[in-house]
Amino acid sequence: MAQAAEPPSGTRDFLAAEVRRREHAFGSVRAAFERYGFEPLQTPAFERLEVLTGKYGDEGDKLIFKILRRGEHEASGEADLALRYDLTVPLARVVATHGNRLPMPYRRYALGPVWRADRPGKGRFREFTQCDLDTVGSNSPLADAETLLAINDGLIALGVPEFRFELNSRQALFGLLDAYGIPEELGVRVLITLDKLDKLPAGTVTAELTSRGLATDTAAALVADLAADDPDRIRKQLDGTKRGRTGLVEVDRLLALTAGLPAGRVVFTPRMVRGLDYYTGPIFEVTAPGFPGSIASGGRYDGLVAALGGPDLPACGGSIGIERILSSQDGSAELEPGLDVALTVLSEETEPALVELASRLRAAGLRVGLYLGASGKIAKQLKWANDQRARYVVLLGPREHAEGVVTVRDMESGGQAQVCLAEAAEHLVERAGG
RNA sequence: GUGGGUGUAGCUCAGUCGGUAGAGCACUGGGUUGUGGUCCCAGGGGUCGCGGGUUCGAAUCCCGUCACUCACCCCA
Repeated sequence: MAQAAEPPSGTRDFLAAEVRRREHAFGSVRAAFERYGFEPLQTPAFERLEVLTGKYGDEGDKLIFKILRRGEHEASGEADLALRYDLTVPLARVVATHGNRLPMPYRRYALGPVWRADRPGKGRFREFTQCDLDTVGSNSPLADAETLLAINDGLIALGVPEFRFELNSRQALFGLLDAYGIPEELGVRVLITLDKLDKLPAGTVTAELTSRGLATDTAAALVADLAADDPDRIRKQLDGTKRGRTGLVEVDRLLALTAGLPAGRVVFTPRMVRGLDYYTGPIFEVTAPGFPGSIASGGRYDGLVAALGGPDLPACGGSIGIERILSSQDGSAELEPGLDVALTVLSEETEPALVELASRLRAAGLRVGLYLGASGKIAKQLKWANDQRARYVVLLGPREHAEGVVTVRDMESGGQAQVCLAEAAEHLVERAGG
């Protein structure tokens, strides 16, 4: 097969059945978010490059899809624009530009595609849709709690049977570094390594930590405390530092505010780290058995709006990685809606009457298809109607035409009835409508 | 970006020791007059990813290249 005919790697074409499934899923999430009073926002697919760079960490910056300068500067190979990497930074930019015209706190959701210059893999695409919601202008832990709750509702609406919020705080992570006397400059790499504890054996993680410059006994103690799966051990350590205590307060407030969720839905996970640089407070990631990586994530990012030149507003939010959910659920059971009525075209002289009938049926809300093929054979046209999963077929050939009637065939039972052409629409609406 | 695997019909894949390609599904036509699904019969469709090399001869062996894919990395 010709490779040139494939869509670019990491992107996909969606045919009818899949579009319907996706739209339905998007609608479920949108409805859940609307119930919390979030308002919709749409922003451009691309932003100025400088708006995006420096917000996602070193690794993240490499994954930004850049757009080369055009016109006389094109040959320079420089980029000045870039496709949006997520929906959060564009939101922060919107607040920076329209800040005083927005209601405060500003709570908005956005569903739309984002792009990453990533190497595609299972559950990883270069173009994918995110379902994002954020609150700008509120310091209240209630804002963080509502983010979690709305995402919780969204995931339920999507039919994810079992999932868990891993909750942590950036402040707690800093406190962890303080508690073990880990130098600030090693901090980020150490934290990223610690995040691997859920995948790699403790010994491997310890080795990686020492290779990053950590003293062997410090690394071993740190890993031992985290791998113990005993939050109290970590809590004691955090309690000994200022930032650690701040983090614990944040985590505990959120745990208390989400206590209405099923037990175990939200758990303090001290080793959980988020790669994005802009987070400052509570952070979370949602995992679910059977789904690759995380299926939702978010946190508080109080400095981001100011970093984009806007007012110094606190903010928090999260997003659902709906693609991972969609691609893990089998869509095979989905039934494509078929036609309510298929109209055969057996001779040219009946075409005006058929067009007229079709428009009356459509006006009544029915899905109506007109045979557009070249064959005048009935068998061929019935096969077409069958492929369209039509419920009823209207046959209007020379015989019917001469008598001013149409034959209505029920494709399930195979039964047929003749009705007067003038009453055909009413007859069909009555039988197929509803 | 690092390492492994795989590229044959629209789809899923066979193809032995090198001898110019097969199946199932799908598609098209037929099984008399104006009746679909099931069944039977027939048919169309392939630069064997691409380029080079070895050979009398390459889908098959070698080199390169591209694409896809798995595991890292990172992430939703």
